[in-house]
Amino acid sequence: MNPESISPIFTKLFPNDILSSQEINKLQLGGKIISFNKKDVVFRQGTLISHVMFLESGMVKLFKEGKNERSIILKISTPGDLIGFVSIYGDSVLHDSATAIEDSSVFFIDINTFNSVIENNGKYGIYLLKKVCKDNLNIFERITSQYHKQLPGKIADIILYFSEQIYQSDIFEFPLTRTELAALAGTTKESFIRTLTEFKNDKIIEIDGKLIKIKSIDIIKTLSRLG
Amino acid sequence: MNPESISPIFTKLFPNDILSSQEINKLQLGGKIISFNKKDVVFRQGTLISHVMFLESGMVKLFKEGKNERSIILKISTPGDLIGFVSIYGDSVLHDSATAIEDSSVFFIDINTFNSVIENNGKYGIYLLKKVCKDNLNIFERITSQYHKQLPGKIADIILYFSEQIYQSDIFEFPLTRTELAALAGTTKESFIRTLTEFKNDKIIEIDGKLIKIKSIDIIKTLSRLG
DNA sequence: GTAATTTGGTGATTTAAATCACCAAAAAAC
DNA sequence: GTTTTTTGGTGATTTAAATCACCAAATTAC
Repeated sequence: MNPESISPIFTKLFPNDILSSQEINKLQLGGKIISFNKKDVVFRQGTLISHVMFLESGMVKLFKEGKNERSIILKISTPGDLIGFVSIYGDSVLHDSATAIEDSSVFFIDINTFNSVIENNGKYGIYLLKKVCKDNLNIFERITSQYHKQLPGKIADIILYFSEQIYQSDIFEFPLTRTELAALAGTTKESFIRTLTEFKNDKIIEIDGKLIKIKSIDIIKTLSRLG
Repeated sequence: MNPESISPIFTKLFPNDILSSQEINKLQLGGKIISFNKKDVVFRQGTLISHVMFLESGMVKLFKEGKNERSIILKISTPGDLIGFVSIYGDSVLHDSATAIEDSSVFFIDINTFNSVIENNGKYGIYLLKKVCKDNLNIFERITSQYHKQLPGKIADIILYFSEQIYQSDIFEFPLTRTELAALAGTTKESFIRTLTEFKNDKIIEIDGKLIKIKSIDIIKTLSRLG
């Protein structure tokens, strides 16, 4: 990895208050950045994995695919996220798939190189433990809170997810198709579209293709809360 | 903690090929075992937490509770499990509740004591990272594979869960009430009971109260697979 | 530039499962 | 030992959302 190419996002993977510059160097030189175009597969569920992966730029969707069943989108990863991490440390087999929903670059680093740094720097182990736990809490929270909600609650959750977690704005563009949004909400394309249209008719949001403008965040939050 | 009281299960928390006997001693003396009776609350969602908790004996149900909504049982923890761990390292606020479903004993140890050992022994950090990731994969796998299944698939999953994961036997007693089983399966008490009765009528299982005898594991596996 | 495919969208119909309304048996509380 | 509460269970009804069947518009491929 060329030192000039190091983006500031890497401090999320290599915090300089925890790792020495030698350790950071070892990790950076030990890994490499791979570019993915929009729609490219980053990795596939069921594959063996030996590298820690870190999203440097772009956006990636993480999803579980069943044979015939509908797939479930677990989260939309943004720069600074470790992806597939739980699988690598869990049992070296990927338990979800990832595809780029924007042109993206992923930093790959061999798990042995990674582990050798943790072995000599326990604080970094704690740092990663915290990072993984935080990420897992978020995914759990989203999926379990969605589980028993009915459509308006599920769709309100999705709008809040993009507005608050991904874009920090009340105007944004869905980076996914309606079918994918349905997979994120835990429903079908048709139901997702219908509910979104109801929201529009009720003047809660404005829709123009993938562009969403939130008109009443209060109602959306209420719908999300009441489920 | 009295050395005589150390049960072999503790090697799962303090692996003696990774930790020195001094480190094990420090951890064991730093913590203490608390006993819980059946039905006792071990911890409650929303509470601040400063201790790592390890289930030494008994059985505990971990569940997410919503105000009015139905609760979701995440997993049945058995001896050797860390409980609430993701919450402690995630943001120090418990994201689920735990109650003993059998008389249980839990080892509590201050997170600072715990962290000080990890800091000096990175291998232990890796060990914990792996343990947490494995546990998380299991919970994810269970919940996501259940998500879109219909009743027969969900109930088949629950039977397999107890038979394979918890008891390793085709005859076992549900340690939960029907309402709790429904919360584990992601359905309602009535639907759970009805489907279980259908399984009995179809001679797939025998039921006697909480006692379950699997008559055709093949059909159950097929139902689980087809969803 | 045209053909093929994917996407967004709507209406009608079906279906699975939640809800409601009970009751008997068992367990817990007094 | 009686009362109260919880649990297991069943039938009837309702309801939400999936499925089915389309079509137009937009993309993508050739």
